[in-house]
Amino acid sequence: MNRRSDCPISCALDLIGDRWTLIVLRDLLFFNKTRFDEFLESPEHISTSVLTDRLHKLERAGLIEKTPYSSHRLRMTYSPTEKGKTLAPVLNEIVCWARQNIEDTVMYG
Amino acid sequence: MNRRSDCPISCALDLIGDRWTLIVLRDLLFFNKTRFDEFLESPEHISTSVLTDRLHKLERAGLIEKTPYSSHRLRMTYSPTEKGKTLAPVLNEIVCWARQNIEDTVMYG
DNA sequence: CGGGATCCGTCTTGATACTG
DNA sequence: CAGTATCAAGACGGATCCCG
Repeated sequence: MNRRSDCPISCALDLIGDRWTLIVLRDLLFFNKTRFDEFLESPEHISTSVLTDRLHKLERAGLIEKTPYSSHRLRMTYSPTEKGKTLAPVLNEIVCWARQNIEDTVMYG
Repeated sequence: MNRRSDCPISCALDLIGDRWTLIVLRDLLFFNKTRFDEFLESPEHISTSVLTDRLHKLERAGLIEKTPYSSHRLRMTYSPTEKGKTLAPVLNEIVCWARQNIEDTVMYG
């Protein structure tokens, strides 16, 4: 995805400006989810193809890293990098805003 | 667009989670742009159809309002409502994050 | 003529079925 | 369980059209 301009908002949106990326980061940062199927269980029902794509994108951007676990079968766990954790304040600000400006929102679960 | 869950992040993303909505709000809140053609001039080059769509969406959400100006011809100016202005902290947080985590970003212009 | 809506081809995103 | 392949649906960009 090519950068549209040098504006920080524009650059950030090139990376996180879609309907799913911040949902995945929410699950990583706030709910400590780590495995593929855990992300699939969230109430927004992300599809497998989108989840695969967003995990790759976040990995390439250096916001998350994946490490294999389990001895024989290939299983991955995903976790936020230090850089990924710096997005928490952005998420928090969005939560604050939504709570005050969108009716009937709760943190799910 | 139907709400995917009651999570505030998800709800917010249903409204502002795309590549253009926050660009328009940036122009409204930080650069005080008000007219259709002013938004078109931004370096990200939004197309007229997308701009029309986003302005309608933001108006329906109560984040901006349009008022006619000019005596005879029908011209509109767009301005953020009080509710729209409450998104400024979210934008600021994104700017902070991008400045520290994405290389070579400046506020354009 | 200038503001903005509509149409259409293309590219991107998403849902589902399926595989290692 | 963790993805990939396939195909459908939607978003985008640009041109054009329409109205005041």
